[in-house]
Formats: sequence, C-alpha cells, structure tokens
Amino acid sequence: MTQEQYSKYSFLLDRTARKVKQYAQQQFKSGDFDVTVDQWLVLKNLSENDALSQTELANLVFKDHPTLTRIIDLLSKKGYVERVPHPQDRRSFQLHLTETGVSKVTSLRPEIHQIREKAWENLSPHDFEEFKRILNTIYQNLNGESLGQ
Amino acid sequence: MTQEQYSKYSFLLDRTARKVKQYAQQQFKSGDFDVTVDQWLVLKNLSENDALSQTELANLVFKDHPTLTRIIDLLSKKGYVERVPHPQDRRSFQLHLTETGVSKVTSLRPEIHQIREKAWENLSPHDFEEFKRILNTIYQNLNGESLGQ
DNA sequence: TACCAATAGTTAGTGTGACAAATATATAAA
DNA sequence: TTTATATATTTGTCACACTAACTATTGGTA
Repeated sequence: MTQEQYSKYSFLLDRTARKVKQYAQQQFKSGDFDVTVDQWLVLKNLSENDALSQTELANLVFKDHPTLTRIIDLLSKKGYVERVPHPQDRRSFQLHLTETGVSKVTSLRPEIHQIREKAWENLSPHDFEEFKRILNTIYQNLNGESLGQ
Repeated sequence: MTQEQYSKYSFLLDRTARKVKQYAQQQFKSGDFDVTVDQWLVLKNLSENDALSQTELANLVFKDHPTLTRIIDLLSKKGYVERVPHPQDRRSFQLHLTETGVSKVTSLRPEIHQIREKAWENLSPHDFEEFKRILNTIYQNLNGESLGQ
C-alpha cells in the first residue's frame, strides 16, 4: 500500500467521529436532554460506579483531568453530581449522583441507545466486531507506554 | 445484538480519533513542525488546489466556516497562506500558499506520512479497506440531507 | 522531625468544533 | 430601480482537548 493511501484514514476517522458526536448532540438538544454528549458519558459511568474519585473517573472515560474538572463543575451546577470530600484523603473527592442525577440517567438511557443505533443501519454485527477490533488496535499502536484496555 | 453492546462504538470511536490526533500532534511538536494537525490538513489541501475560496475549502476539509476562518487567520499570521480578494466577487477571497507555505508542505509531507503509518501496525490492507467502508457508511447514515462523499 | 517526591485537583492559555447572529455583497424578482 | 433573498465571511459564546504551571496534601525516608 502506498503512503498516499494511508493518510486518508485519519481524515475519515476524525470526520466520522465529529459527525457521530454532532448527530447525537442535535438529538440531545431537540429532546431537551439538558446535557452534552460528554456530560452524558460521565453521568452514565457515575451511575454504574459510585464514589469514584475524579482521577478514577478520568481513567474510566479517557478524559484528562482539566476536562473532567470542568465537566464535573457543569454537572454539579446543574444539580446532577456532588463532590463529597474523601474521608481519609483531603486532596480528593468522592463523586456521587444526586437523586436528580439518578433519575436523569434512568430517563435518558433508553432514548440514547436509540440515537446510537442509527449509525449502524446497513452494517452487520460482524462489521461491528471488526470495527471495534480495528479501533482498539489503532489505539494500542499509538498508546506508547500502557497497553490500553 | 442488544442495545447495550451498541453504545460502545461511539466511545471507542471518539477515544481513538482523539488518540490519533494527539499522537500526531505530539510528533508535530517534537519535530517543530510549527503547525497543528488541523492546520496541516488545510495547508495540504491548499497545496493541491490553488485559489480556492474559503467556502470551497471548508467543504473540502469538512470544517465549518467559522472554524476555517480562524485556521486561515492563524496560517496567514504564520505567513503560510494569503487571502487574495476575488477579482469579481468582493465578498470572497482566493486562498494561496505563500512561498514559505509551499516549502513547508514539501518538507513536512513525507514526515507526516510516516507518522500516519504508525497506526496501521498489526493491521492488514483488507482491514484498511473495511475500516474506510464502515466509517463512510456511518457518516452517511447520520448525514441527513446530502449524501456525503 | 524535616525533607522530598508523588498524587489529587484546579487554573490558565491556545486551538478546535458547533451553533447563532451580524455584516457585506451579489443576484433575482417585482 | 427597489426590494427580497441568497451567499461569503466574520464575530461571539459555550464546550472540550491538551499542555503547563500551580496549590494542597500525602507518604516515604533520612
């Protein structure tokens, strides 16, 4: 394969990732979900793992610490998440969904699954598996030290 | 396939796209390329198509107009690109690479191809074709009106 | 105890992305 | 010609990504 052909994937990958996020965000907006796509990712992970620290959560969702700080700021301003001081370590917080946060996740989860499915029209379950395999391989190829998950 | 499984792809897609951009950006930086990954995309397209308007270029690289305006601002501040008033249409500009811009593209092109290849270790040419097919299908599934390319 | 490296989180600066609105100009219709 | 509409670009705002620098705290070690 020539070098020229190889350079296309980064363009298509970026373009598609942006389209997926943009499509979801538009649906979120027209449904008055009151959260962004990235805020949803954080809420969803908090609903599945209680009392995470920000560092633990950052590793889970693969966002860096400054980004996560701001997302938590926004979510707590909206009343979905609380920072509770860690009982032993005064540097750190335990993150909890509020009541409002829990019911937000419960109500949005099925709607968001529907939105996500739209991307897979005309594609097979086998395509889905291949896609995940290739994405993970690329990720690991570029992920110097640690081996990704 | 259950709904639960389906939701993973958007996470992996976003994570991988960010990793690809991040990896390239780090290489750009350690090589003192003096441009960002997105600025490179714009430069490269200008080197292949002279005298584009900003609208034409935006459609080519799939960036929206405000984003492109700002990238052109940065590239012209760095001396790589010039806005030349369109001879007939006073609303619009024709974009040109400067001498410096041309030599920048010439010198960076091979280095960037090498950086881009790193992602494809352990993957086959067939994977590459499948990957492009799936990315394009997803894009078109979500791209309401027009059919994308 | 005193020092020091590591860790948790925040803040600031720059670049990018999406979206809405504003400005200037062009073109078509009345 | 006047008016209406469409097009090209810019500006403003909010959100996110990445880097670097900073504060506070912890834990190990001399």
